[in-house]
Amino acid sequence: MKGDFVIYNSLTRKKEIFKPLVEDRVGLYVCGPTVYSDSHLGHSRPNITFDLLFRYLTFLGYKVRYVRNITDVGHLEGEVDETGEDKISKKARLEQIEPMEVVQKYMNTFHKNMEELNILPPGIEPRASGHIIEQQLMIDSIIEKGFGYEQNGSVYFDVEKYNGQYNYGKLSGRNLDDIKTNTRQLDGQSEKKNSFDFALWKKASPGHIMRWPSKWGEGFPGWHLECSAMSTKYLGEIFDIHGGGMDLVFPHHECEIAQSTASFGHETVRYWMHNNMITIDGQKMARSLGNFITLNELFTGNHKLLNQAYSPMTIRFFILQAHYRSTIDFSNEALQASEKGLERLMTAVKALGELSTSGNSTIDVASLKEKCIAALNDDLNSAIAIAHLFDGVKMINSVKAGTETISATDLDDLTKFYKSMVFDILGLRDEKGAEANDSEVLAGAVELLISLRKDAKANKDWGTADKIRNELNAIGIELKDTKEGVDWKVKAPPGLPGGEEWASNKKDNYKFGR
RNA sequence: GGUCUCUUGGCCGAGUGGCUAGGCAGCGGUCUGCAAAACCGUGUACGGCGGUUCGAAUCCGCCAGAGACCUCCA
Repeated sequence: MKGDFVIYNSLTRKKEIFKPLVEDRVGLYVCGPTVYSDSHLGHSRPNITFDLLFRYLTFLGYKVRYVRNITDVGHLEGEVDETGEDKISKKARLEQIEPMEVVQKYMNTFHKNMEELNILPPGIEPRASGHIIEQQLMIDSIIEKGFGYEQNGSVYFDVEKYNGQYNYGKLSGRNLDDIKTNTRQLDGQSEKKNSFDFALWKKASPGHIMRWPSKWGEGFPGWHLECSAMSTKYLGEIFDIHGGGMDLVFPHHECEIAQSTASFGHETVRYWMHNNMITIDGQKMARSLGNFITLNELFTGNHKLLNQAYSPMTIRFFILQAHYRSTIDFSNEALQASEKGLERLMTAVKALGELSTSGNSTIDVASLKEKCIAALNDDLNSAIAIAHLFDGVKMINSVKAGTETISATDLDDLTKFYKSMVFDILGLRDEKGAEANDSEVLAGAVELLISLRKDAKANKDWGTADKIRNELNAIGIELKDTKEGVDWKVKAPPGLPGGEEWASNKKDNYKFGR
């Protein structure tokens, strides 16, 4: 029995038992990236969090329609004073390329990074620029209901009027009066009725490249609108779960609720889920703070804050070791701890295949399984689930050492469960399994040297034995003497993240191959 | 300034009233020609002050510190 799956709903601020709208099916929408620069450490959090959710829902037997958008137009900088430039247009101007080249470039990087982190692609990945019509129709509907107004070729959402009938601020816990007193009124000649009104459609200035025709003139859609339009299109007017980073709660998600409610007369989202931030030295990562690290930099170690490269799975494991609603503080020390811990877990998973069984078990496999599932059922508490997996690691090692025993049935059960938990649900993969780089020729040469070293050792010629080991190590091949024989691995093969660095005498690059 | 959140052992991080979370580091040990790895064992922490309670890291109050959102941000 898998039990009830409980998730924390940001809207009600309570944990609730998850019950899908349609039995056995789940509609999931997650805010994707605005593709105007390289994906960074921060992007890994929501994507890993909701990847875990997607994987776990699938494990529970749901058929999940997972929609994650790509924002490729409409996301402005400094929107409040209306001088903001579209992020993508700005980048296009700076790099002297087409906006859609910017989009393609960074979307490719994003996809590559997501694949590296073993994040499953969503079922549908709609782009804002491909849904201009849908967004325009939604604006029509909002205007028709009386909550939108046109001004000089732009269309704005009338927050005050909306709040008279519905509740603007219910998700973020604000009320309009507070917003009024705390929002600086613009000195300039705003075309908005109130400073807290937001754009549904923006008129394109003469130099603006990304523009589409509309009944209000040439322009482009507002940022908040795309999610409302696309989630509705693919998941319907009411759907199960909407996810995103906590920093999107206000204004982005608040505005989504307003737009959808204004348009349909009811809310569209049943459960709102928000992941917390990754911090660096206790502060949110931001370009302006100089603590900004891209995923590529992380994977190669090429950043002043990094002591070494961290593999994608180390990042993934690091994030999964904290609950998604807690902030998690980044540091080299913490990452190194995750790297070691992950290695220990993976070693135990491998050991499962080599355990010998006996008639009865002295370890409680069923209880371990229950605890792991119970942890995930409790608002996706991967930190607890992983703690239990480590308890299991101890059990596995004890069986291996002969101080505990396991029956054949239990071993089969445990093996299946670990594979399911570690690979399918937590989405970890064995990076050391990437042995493609160990070409047969290389392997043959190394094996030959190992056998020469074995002869030297047999003759107690430690000088020669150590020389072989040291010289191999110097070119990036590490030998380890174990009970079963000599183990060797390429520390970081060329062509993979980190591969270029190891040769330049960085000692702690992560270890690939074996 | 407004709204909200957080403060756990050397580091990261679970935990909402009583039962050693877990990982990493450290220390001790096993193994080993040495080394590395691996494995085993080991730590009774909860910002300060007061209160409620038989009992508080966990509830309440005050104080101190940190952070988030309010502006783009995952």
